[in-house]
Amino acid sequence: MSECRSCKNMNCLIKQNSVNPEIFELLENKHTLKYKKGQQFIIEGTPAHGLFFAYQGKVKVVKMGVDDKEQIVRFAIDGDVIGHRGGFGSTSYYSISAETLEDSTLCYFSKKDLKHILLKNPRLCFDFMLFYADELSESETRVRKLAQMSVRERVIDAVLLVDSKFGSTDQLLNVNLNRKDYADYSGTTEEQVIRVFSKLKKEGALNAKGRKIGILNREFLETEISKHNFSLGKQSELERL
Amino acid sequence: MSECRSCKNMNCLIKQNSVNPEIFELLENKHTLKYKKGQQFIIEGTPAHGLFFAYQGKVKVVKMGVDDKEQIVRFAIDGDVIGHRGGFGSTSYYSISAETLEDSTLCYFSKKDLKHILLKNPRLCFDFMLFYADELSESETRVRKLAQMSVRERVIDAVLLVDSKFGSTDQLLNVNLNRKDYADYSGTTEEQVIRVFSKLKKEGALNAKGRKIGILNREFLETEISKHNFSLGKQSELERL
DNA sequence: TGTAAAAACTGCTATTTCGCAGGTTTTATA
DNA sequence: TATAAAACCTGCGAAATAGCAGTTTTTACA
Repeated sequence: MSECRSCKNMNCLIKQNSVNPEIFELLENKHTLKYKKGQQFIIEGTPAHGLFFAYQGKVKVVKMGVDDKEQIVRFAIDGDVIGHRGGFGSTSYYSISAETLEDSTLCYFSKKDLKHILLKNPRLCFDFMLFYADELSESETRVRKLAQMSVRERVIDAVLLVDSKFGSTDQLLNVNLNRKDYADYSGTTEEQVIRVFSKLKKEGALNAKGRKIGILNREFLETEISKHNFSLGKQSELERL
Repeated sequence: MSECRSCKNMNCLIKQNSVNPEIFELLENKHTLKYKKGQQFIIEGTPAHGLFFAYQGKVKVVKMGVDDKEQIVRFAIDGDVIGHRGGFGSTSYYSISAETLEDSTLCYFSKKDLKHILLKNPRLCFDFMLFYADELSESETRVRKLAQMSVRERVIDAVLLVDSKFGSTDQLLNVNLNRKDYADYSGTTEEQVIRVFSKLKKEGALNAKGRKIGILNREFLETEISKHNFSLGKQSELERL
């Protein structure tokens, strides 16, 4: 409850609004949970009673597919919301599964409590709305990219996303993902990811020894997919008018 | 302004809340606009000052792609919101373009007015949040489908979606879409759509003479893609426990 | 309703993506 | 650190998808 005050996750929607006395009631009913690496803490299709915020850790959010394929929908780090689709909306079942990528600590709020507070607190509710709107935007961009990019482009896009989400230290990505994870994010197979990685190694753009993966030439990778990222360029062009 | 009271679009977020006196102020500043078939009324990348509600008509919402490819993100009919991503969120540019599929009448609200009302009206704000949450869910399902379905499956999925969105009369879909539109929705090419349609005609599942497209055997089409729609089945299974 | 333009169609070939099989390397853990 | 399991890698053939070119049909609208 009180630890929200000392929390450093400034991107957390609750933290941002935690100075507001109206939500103290919500914070009282918060649960803090610790999970080991590789633990599945949300299972798709099960009844949803609440949602999670990552306090500290790394998480992958997936949707089940046919056979053993699964689709990684997003990654979550400190401050991110997880299971928000089950929190509200028309269904009361989780539409995704979530699994820790390393030992993680999560905050849990029941959707009953949360709904109660949101209806009393327009500012918090508005922030939640903006959050969903931004998530929607990202998801729609992914729809376009999956539909229009080649396998090579999608894999490169995935590597750059992982870098921007988790960051790199000493030219090594700060997260432990295997080739299947990259495939499940990119919408392709493990073998294809391996082939793209191999080629990128030969091209001097990537460093990949087992799970130790590092970006050697970011500019090259960005150029490879630049034709699909025109919207930013277009906007700044218009901005100048 | 007052016409909201006589409007029949019960799925419209504004209509649903229009009995609330607090939002009368918003309704006063509403603009009603008429567009001819094929008119582009939102252009991706331009500054966003507000959002639209379809009062009466049919609309396609697209994201620009490479070359002349574009991605149809969704369709909109009476009561649906359009341009909601530009309405709020972190960017103030429209992230999509929107074009009428037939003569249409739209309601327009400035985001300034809307934000003002939302921050005063938690119930309306909460409804907007739920709307975005549901849109996000659909978008994430599309991410999975684009990543995991074959071309044939995606085209069938598109036909079934168009049917559920626009409906059919006398076994003909109530909307005028060409093969390229189906391709832009399914993430494939015009030729592939034509080939899938040809095959489905031979299989007796589809009727397609030019733009007159009709579903002859819905069950067959649904079975063809059923393995990707397990979540509903899974859920009702769990519900029984 | 006639006519030009757009859309739909088909066969063929090229390209991309996939899946399997079998060997090698890395990783987890006792 | 030894060892088994998991993950990674590569080549090859198969399958799926895409692109082109030429023809036919449909549609828009003067």
